[in-house]
Formats: sequence, structure tokens, C-alpha cells
Amino acid sequence: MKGMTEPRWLNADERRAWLALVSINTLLPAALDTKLHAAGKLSLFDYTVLAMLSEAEGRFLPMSELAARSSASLSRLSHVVTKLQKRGWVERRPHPHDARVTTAHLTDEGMETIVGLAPGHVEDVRDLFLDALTEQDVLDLARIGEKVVGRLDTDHWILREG
Amino acid sequence: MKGMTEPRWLNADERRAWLALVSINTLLPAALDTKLHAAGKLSLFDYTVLAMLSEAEGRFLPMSELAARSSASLSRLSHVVTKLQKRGWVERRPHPHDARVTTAHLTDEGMETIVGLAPGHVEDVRDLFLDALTEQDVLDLARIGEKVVGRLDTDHWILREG
DNA sequence: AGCGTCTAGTTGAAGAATCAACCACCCGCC
DNA sequence: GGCGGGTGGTTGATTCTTCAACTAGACGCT
Repeated sequence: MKGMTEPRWLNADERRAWLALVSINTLLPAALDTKLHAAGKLSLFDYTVLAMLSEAEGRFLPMSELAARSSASLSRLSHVVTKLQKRGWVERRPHPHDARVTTAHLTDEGMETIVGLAPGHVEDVRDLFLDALTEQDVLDLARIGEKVVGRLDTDHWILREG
Repeated sequence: MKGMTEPRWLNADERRAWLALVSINTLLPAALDTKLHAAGKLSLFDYTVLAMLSEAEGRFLPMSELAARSSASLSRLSHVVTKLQKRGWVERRPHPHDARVTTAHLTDEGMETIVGLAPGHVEDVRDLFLDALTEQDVLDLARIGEKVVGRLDTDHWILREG
């Protein structure tokens, strides 16, 4: 049982930070979803999956690695890959040395799709988000953001050094 | 047609900031959803709706105002209020002077629910998020977060001065 | 009073996310 | 060599979200 002692309520600045984060959290994906849906009938998550594959060596990744890089559950990813597969953007193949693993491969058609979408998407990210910030803001946000990610998931892939 | 010119790709820090934000965006709500679901079978969004009502004068708000304060569409809110109503936490009442308006009222039972949940939730927010940050981080995040919110929605309620 | 337009909200169907149950396979160990 | 636990992945049911269509009342104009 937790909370027998008086909780430490949020002070004004903590509350501001928290509310802003929650608001960004609903507003930003919604806006990008709208843009991407208009540009190519896909969601931000669909886009992220394709983008992660396009940046991977050989344009394929095991499902679990792809799930990690898109911060999704295996279940969610599996459903989405099925959808992307039906559209011809992704293929599933068995792993040669471990029969448990499935690898998701980006098809040529999938590559064309994301290459066509990427410039517009990057522009949208700037419009909606980055252009509001100074260079210092970007630096601060990267620092703070990575701290938070580290707390939420110690082994998160964006924290791997390379 | 957009994008005839070469897009400005993200530099290293912009990419770090962007990836961190996207990751936080999926990880944080998921973690809080899990906690809240364990504590009381509700989602972060359900919680937010109840919290906004509990903080409102008279513990009621018009649907549109409640939608604004929880960053949701009227449609989403309407479905959720229906659900909360079935659990006895919220009531719908007509507005006395404008028959178009429905007001959502927090019931006593709803108030008890959120009062019971709030200390644990605040602790979770600290555990998962705020405790990773210094005071300066919190200040920076509040400043940057509000800038971003302002860009996404000029009239967002958290930016109203009061 | 009657018309058009805008605002507030609801609804049902369609698509997406989560959860729990499940299968198949790998690996270490007896 | 086979048993047990852990890993990688899929599936279907349930729940949530979104989208488009719709009702109804307010407000302004003539």
C-alpha cells in the first residue's frame, strides 16, 4: 500500500512542465498524423516503422529490434507490419539461423514511398515544432529529453552510443 | 506542391531532440496508463478528464471547454463521458441558458475516485519523470514546452494567464 | 417571421491499440 | 537425448479513437 504519507504535490514550475508535456503529447502526434494521412494515408507510427527500416543496414530488421526502435510492443508492431505488408511496403522473411525470429524487409516500393514522404515530413516537423525553438532550446531539450527517456527505459536504443 | 527545393534535414542535435520527444511520447503515457489501470481501471485520459472537472469551479464544465482542457476532440470526449457516466463518476446536464450546451458534472463518487487516485498518480509522475530532472531542467522544460504548445495551438488553455 | 450559417454535441461504423492466450523454437542442464 | 524455462512472434477479442454524418439550437439579416 502506497501513500500513507502526505504526497509531495507539484509546484508551479513542475506543473507547467508537466502540463506542457502532456499537451505536446496529444497535439504533436495528432498534427503529424493529419499531415501524413493527407500525404499518403499512413499514420506517424506507420511512417516511423518504414523510416527505421530504411535506415537499417540492408533495409531489414528482426521484429523485436524494429519494435524497440519504434517504441512499440511486439503485438502492435505485428499488426502494423501485416497492414504494411498488404500494401506491399514490407515483407516478412524467416531468419536463416534462428527459426524463432522474423525479419521485416522494406520493399523497393516501400522505399520509394518513404523517400517521397520524408522531405515533407521533415518540413512538417520543423513547422510544427523545431522552428519554435532557438539553438539553445534544442540543446536543452535534447539533454532533458534523453534524461527522461533514460529514466523510462534504461536500455532505450536512442541512448546507445555509436 | 511542396518540396521542389532540397529539404533542410535535421542536424544531430535536432535529431536527438526529436527522437527523444517521440520516445517520451510513447513511453510516458504507456507507463502512466499501466499504473492507472492497475490502480483503478482507468486510462490517463479518463484520469485527466476527471482531474479537469475536479479543478473546475463547481466541478462542472461545458463539453467544449472540457475538450479543450483535455486536448481532445469533442467526439472523443463525448464517448469517454458516456463511459464515465456509466461508472457513476460524471453526469450530463443541459445548460440553463443555451440549449446547445451540455455540461459535464463530477459526481461525489467521481470526486472520491480522483481524490483517492491523485496522490499515487502524482507520485508516479515524479517517479517516472520529474525526479530525473534538476530544478533548472524543470524550468527549461516548462519554457520550451510552452513555446512548442504555443506553436501547435496559439490559444491553448495552459497559456491563458490567470 | 423566415432563412442561412455557425456552434455544440452525439452517434455509428471503421480502423487502431491493448491484452491475454498461445505456438514454436532455442539453450542449458540433467 | 529430452525436459524446463526463456525468447520471439502471432492472433483474436475487447476497448479506444477517429471520421463523417447528423440533430438541434443560437444568432444575424431581411
